[in-house]
Amino acid sequence: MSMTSAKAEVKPIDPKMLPRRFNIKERESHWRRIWDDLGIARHDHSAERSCNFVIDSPPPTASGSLHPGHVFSYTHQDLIARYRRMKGWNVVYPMGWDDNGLPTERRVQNYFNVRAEPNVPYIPELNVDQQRKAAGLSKNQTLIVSRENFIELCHIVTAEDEKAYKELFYRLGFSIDWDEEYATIDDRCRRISQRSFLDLETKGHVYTSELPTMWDVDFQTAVAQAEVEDRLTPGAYHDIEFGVYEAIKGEAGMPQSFVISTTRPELIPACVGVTAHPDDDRYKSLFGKYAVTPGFFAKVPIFPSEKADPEKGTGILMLCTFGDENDVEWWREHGLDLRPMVGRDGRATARNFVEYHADTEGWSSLNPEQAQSNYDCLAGQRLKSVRQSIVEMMRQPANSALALNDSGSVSAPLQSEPKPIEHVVRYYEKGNTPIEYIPSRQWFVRLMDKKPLLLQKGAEIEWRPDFMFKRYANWTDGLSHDWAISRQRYFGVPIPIWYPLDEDGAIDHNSYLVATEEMLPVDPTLTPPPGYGEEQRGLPGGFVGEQDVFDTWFTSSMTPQIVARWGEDDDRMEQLFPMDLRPQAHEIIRTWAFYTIVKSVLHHDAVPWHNAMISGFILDPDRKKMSKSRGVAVTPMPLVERYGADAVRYWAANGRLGMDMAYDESIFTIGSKLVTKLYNAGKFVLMQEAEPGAIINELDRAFVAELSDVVDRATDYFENFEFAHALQIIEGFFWESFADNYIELVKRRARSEEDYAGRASAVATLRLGLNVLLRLFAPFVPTITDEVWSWSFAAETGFASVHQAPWPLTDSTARSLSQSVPAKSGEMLSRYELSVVEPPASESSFRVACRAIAAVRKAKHDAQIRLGAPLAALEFTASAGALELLKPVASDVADASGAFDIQFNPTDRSDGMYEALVQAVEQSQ
RNA sequence: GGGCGGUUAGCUCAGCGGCCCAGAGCGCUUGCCUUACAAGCAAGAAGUCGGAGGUUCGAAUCCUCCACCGCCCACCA
Repeated sequence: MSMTSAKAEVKPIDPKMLPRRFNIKERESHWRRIWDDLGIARHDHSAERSCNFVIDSPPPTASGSLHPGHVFSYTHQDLIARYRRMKGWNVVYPMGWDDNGLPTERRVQNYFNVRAEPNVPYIPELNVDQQRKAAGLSKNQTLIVSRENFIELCHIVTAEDEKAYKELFYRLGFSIDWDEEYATIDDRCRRISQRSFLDLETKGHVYTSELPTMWDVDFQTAVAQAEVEDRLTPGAYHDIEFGVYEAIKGEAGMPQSFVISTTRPELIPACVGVTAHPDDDRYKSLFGKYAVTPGFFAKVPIFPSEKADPEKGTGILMLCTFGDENDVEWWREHGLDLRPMVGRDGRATARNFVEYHADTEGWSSLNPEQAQSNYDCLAGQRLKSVRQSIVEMMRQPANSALALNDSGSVSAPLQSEPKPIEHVVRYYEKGNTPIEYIPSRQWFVRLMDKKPLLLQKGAEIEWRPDFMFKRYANWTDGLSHDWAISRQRYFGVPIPIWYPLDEDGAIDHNSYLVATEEMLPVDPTLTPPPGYGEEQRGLPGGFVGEQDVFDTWFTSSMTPQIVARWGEDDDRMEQLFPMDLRPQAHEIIRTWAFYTIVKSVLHHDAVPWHNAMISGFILDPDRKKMSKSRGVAVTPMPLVERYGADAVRYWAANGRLGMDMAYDESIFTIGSKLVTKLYNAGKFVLMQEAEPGAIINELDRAFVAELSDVVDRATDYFENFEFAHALQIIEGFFWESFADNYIELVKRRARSEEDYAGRASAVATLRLGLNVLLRLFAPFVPTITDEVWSWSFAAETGFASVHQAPWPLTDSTARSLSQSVPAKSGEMLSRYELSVVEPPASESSFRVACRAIAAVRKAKHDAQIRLGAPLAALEFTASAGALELLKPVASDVADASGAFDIQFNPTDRSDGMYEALVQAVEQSQ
């Protein structure tokens, strides 16, 4: 029989060689080294696509701070990676760093006191301090450097952060293939990012246009819809009187004025129209007429609009260039004038007012002198002080629109004191000043026409949990803008575009020049376009390079293509793309997941991955999202120091997919206890001195049947990425069935001097149980499982690490799984195959034994007999059927009870329960 | 205002393709240092399963409505 064909000798471990208590922290570094040496995380680069399981792991922002949320979701990935590896998949688990973007830019600026600007020459091997001296700058003065140099400095700074992340990930035992490390600012990523643009341009998916764009005045850059968030902000309604032009001119039967209510009085100079609801009787007579603005005396049209809400404010409102998104639409629909007063820096720009004539556009006024003198006080001011100044102006009767008509005295335009309110205002997610809509030239990816396609492709992905698809669909459905991809920042991946200059030196934006594939990565501010020489830069008839960089999501949306070397290694692309799994958190479905899908659909007409696994958040104990800004975030490394990596992983593995989890430190303690228990149970099992033999006893076979069932269920859960459920049943079985019951039931038989066959069966079953449980636990608590595995199983099975051993398989899981991947060879494991064990005579034997022994414990407790005390007599009362079921395992129950034999007392009870009657051995004096 | 989750023992959470007296861990009570484990073992107390209706022989589980908590989106005069 195959049971005896193990190739390595089975020797009991010597308990004295093991410390009484397991110090996981000391052993962690040992096992991390072993894993490195064994290369457990490396993958076979030549494997067929069908054998690969490719994970599109999220590159963390290298300048962010570590957070329990990182540990949480990255552990989830590793659980799947380790499971799949044991299942025989060639797991490709790369890691990258996202160092594009504002956080890094700010860090580098502060750290070196430098700023990047375009058209600054690149200095090889730049030494910032020396260069500052050479430029005659003091320590406190900012050194201007080229973008290339800035990128180099960025590498220096992010290297530190990456080290901290890497240290933590390594410590936690994440089986990342570090050979696949990348950074979104490295040459390859910039190349692929720019290649993406080239491809989109060729396919006609990108365009450049000068449009009112959402703009952050502090960072002075365009921002995309996905980067904008709403915040409740204090503001105030200002009721301000506008004049009616026709009435002022003397037309009869016309109201002299009306009152608008605005939260943005600072934009009165930029007012280009007035509107009210078409059915609003209060204002019907004004439609088609003109209004006159107070203070600046602009003549602007009054028109009806369905979008005006009669209930809001006074029901009639002013439109400006541009107060909000509605203003943009009204401006477009009604062909209104453009009076942009807000500059890119958030200050009022200087303007010249001209006398109004029938066909003047822009900054015309019915009283240009007064308008100009009022406006001159505002130019150069930030909007906040512009508001104050204008409110003051509105207190002066002389600024009333009605003052144009000098018939009698007029009152101030401001009708009453401002009424404070809280209202919702748009902000750039990283900014502190509200978004402005500023006309500027930007690059866009056309998305508005692709909603149905994106929804259809999104539905092809298996979202886990499935309701997360709705978040994606919701966002896609609600898109209202094309994707603005250009950013007016210095640090990032440059847009590989140049613009020709005409004979007058004017930029021709429409005949832009695109980089060629061979040039990538390219910085158009340093390299001339094809067909031009660098000496033509900036000259009439020459060219200028695009100065903008891409939105960081433009690059990080390419992680699958970056890992698969799109456009650079077709074989690799074939092997790795589309990927199998995208693990991420739900907060970035609308950004990272969305944009990655966009890119994949536009470039390859394919989904980027087949599965999206969405982890939840870590919440504070008070159920708010834990964040550093709220001052309550815990740094992960001390947790690892304190509880050990396995315990921290255990904590993370408890979080079900998509479910937010309140931060609860007691879970770490439970993880530590599990580690200790595995250590002790392993020690006990492997200390048994008897030779293992054939598994023949009913109890043993019944236990193996139960174990097989657990393997089936855990496997099923893992196949559906539900690692938390898998852990739950594995842990429950280990603790209750294996440690507390099975071990107790066979403890004596395993050392029996009479029943040699039973002893061999018990020892074999104990070893089988431990072996299988170690493999089931391996993804969760990789350190302790490998430690225990190493004591005996490593040599015996030939698998040096449990992480290289195959996932335990039963007949039914082998049948039910549809994967094409062959199970790992189990030759060396024949002793530990579940399928070689004969099924028990009765499926319930193990549970019957457990129930019986529980009845004995209760009886002993009630009779105040010590649990370990021997019994003079033991009698079970139960139904005849239940007693029949008990008989095949009665000797083990008797052994565990400390009784020599068992009396059976049948009754007519029908609940299958056992009642034990115990009699203590007489105490000898 | 729209969408999506959640609401089960003091705490953290399972169970939710209907019937198994409603489960686990922590905490609590009681008893045990039983040669794997006191970071352990055993026994125990503890819940009107958010509320109200409905479907059904039967609902924590399915349907409707409501309440509260959280997230996403919209609202921005």
